[in-house]
Amino acid sequence: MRKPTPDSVIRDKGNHKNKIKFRKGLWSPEEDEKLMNYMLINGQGCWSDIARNAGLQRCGKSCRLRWINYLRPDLKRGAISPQEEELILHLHSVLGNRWSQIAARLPGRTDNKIKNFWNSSIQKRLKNNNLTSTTFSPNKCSTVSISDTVTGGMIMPLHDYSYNVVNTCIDSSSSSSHFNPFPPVDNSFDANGSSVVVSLNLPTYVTHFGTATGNRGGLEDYGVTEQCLMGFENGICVPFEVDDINNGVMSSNYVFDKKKVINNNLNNTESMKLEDMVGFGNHWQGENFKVGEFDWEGLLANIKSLPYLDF
DNA sequence: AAGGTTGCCAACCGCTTGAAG
DNA sequence: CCTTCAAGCGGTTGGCAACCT
Repeated sequence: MRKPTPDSVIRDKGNHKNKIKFRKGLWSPEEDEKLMNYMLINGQGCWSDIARNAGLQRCGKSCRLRWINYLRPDLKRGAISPQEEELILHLHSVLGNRWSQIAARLPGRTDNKIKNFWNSSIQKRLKNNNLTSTTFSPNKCSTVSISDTVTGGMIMPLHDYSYNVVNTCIDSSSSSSHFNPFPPVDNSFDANGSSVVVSLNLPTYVTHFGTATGNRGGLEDYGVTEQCLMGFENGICVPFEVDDINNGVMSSNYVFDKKKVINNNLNNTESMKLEDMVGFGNHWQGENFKVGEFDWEGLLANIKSLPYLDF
């Protein structure tokens, strides 16, 4: 840890009218304590007021950053876990450099932390190995190809798993390790005359779905493998579009549990078994699914419902 | 042991957005 | 509308420690 900036480094903010001098540089333990105490007692408010009232010679912006990135009680210290790392990879492939949105799905982690982690650790490995990731662009397909040797054991091996729902659905014999999160809109596929598209293509989550029912003849028959990556024992939420047998379109967010699907829009108060929802067993050959269109805005809206995971 | 290099990460900077007046 | 200000965000910088030569 760096030493706090000496008082002598207090600099003029540049506001020559008011000549307000704000301290810059590293925070001292005393400053931390002041801000922490003030925040715990008074809670969040206007940051420039907080800076003033807490007796800090810092600008509000600096206080806000210090609180968010370091002092917040709910922050998780320590290294990024492999599970978190994989989730970051996933989310980055979908969201690109939207660090705050990625951070919002990793409880206790800040956008700064994730950004730093990405820029140092992951990008280095992406560079040095076969792990390639193209930053997502809404109108382009991004591609991530992953091999299990590239991460020095830090990232779970992925190529064993069918990482591309659409590709593998098109050709279930494919052993491709390519992950294409955003296939072309018309990249539908046909499974015995029916079509399936998972509107947000996060195959890891969907793979969980594959064996959720324990039914052979579930989604894995469309090329979705049965692996449950990342150890999401308690299910995970993914936007999912289903046109059920009664032609009632279900387009919502569901938590995929091992045994059931929970409608996340109902605050988990209402749940149904996967079979109930999509007609597994009786209608498993995809007849109840419909092709969804890629909608970036919708995706962003939907992805807000991704889970806040606590590893 | 000393100097150089590298990696990590806290903090800053500048830009955008949205609300308020 | 226009201006001002606070908040939020992503990119970048720079200090420190660890590692290497």
